[in-house]
Amino acid sequence: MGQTKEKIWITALELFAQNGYEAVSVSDIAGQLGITKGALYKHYTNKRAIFDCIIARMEQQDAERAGEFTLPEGTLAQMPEKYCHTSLERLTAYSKEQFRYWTQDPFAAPFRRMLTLEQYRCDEMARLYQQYLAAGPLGCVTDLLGSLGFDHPQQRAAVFYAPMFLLYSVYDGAEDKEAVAALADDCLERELQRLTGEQEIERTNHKKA
Amino acid sequence: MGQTKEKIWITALELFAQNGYEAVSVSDIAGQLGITKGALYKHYTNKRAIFDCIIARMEQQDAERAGEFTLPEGTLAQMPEKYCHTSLERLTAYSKEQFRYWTQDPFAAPFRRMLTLEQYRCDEMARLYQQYLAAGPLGCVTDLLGSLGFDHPQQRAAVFYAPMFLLYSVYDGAEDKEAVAALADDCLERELQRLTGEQEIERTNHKKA
DNA sequence: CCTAAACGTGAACACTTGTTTACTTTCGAG
DNA sequence: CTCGAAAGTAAACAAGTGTTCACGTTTAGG
Repeated sequence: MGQTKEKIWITALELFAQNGYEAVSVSDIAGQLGITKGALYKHYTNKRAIFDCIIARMEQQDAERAGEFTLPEGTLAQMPEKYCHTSLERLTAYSKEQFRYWTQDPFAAPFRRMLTLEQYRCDEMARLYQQYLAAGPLGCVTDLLGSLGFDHPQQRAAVFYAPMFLLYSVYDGAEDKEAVAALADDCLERELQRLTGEQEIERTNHKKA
Repeated sequence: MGQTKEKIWITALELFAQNGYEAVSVSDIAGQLGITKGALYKHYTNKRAIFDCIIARMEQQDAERAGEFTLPEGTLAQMPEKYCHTSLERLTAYSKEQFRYWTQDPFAAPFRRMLTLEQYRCDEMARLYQQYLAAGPLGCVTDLLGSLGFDHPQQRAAVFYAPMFLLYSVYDGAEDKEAVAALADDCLERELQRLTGEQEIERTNHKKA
């Protein structure tokens, strides 16, 4: 069965997410699964291979999720009047979903923690961390706000995305995790209203000129 | 001389901040300093003792810095009219300084990275990480905004503090680090103006009622 | 039923880990 | 100058590392 192979990287991920790759031994992983470490090498050639498998799994899942989000974009893009409005609402909804994803998804949550622990080890991990969690999402929001005509899109994007990023960490250490998730939603909602409000002002100013 | 003892934990911190405590060997630390690992044990009883020394050093420095900030508070607190205004300005200035501190200070910057890597290892590290970087600062800002009469102080605090927290990570991976620092300042400045503006509205609304 | 592949075991491998020990060097105070 | 403590060295230590290998066990299909 390929079931064991799957169980191996899942438990490995859990351990990597808590202690970091180097601090977890092959014996630890095997022990957690109730098998000997020799058996592990029937499924993976290396300890590194388990790690690589996890990374690959995320890259695959990320590609799938990206497809889901960008695909139904065709439904809007007409209606230039309300384009911005719905676009910001879509961003907000997507962001809420992303927060749930990175904090609660049984794969994404430990993956985020693992990446957090590995980000300074090598350039490749730094790149992935930035791409998935820091500069990447920030840049996406910046681009979107910029294309919607907002001034200072970087600042606005930072203010919009940063609460999510902060609350990932707060969530990890919080007792009442659901309260943190609710706070994240509230922050996103508040910022959505600010942005739509300011967009209205921009629009009316444009009409005057 | 106690100079060697100091150089040991400084280089150890640098290594811990990059690879994590467990992934750094005593030989690594000694090698980096050009001495044998045996010599290391003339200065520290343990590998752990080096780590503990670093933590203690930060706790001490943190106490000193906290004293600096809270001490000249006495100068304001009269002038109830402009109390809020100056208080928010002081928060902003202090926050800017904190950003420089956690990103550029030769001790605080690697310490932050080290804590980031150790946060999931044990409760103690989780506590320190939250206290110094996540829930701690967030709670402080929340309390301040709450005591100034703002509604939804948690959301406002998250929106105010989160950009700093996000930009710590962006800073770490950025090529143009000074641009990130400038962006952090801009975000803080923008949020300061929002808060003072909304406070004005609150005030006039109060006068009407 | 037999076979062959897949899965798992446990001992061995060379190497690294943190720590200790016996011995040498360095060096400042009396 | 001398002496003794402080600082550093090199080797040894048991324990743990990732990896391999020869050997059982399970299991599914011809």
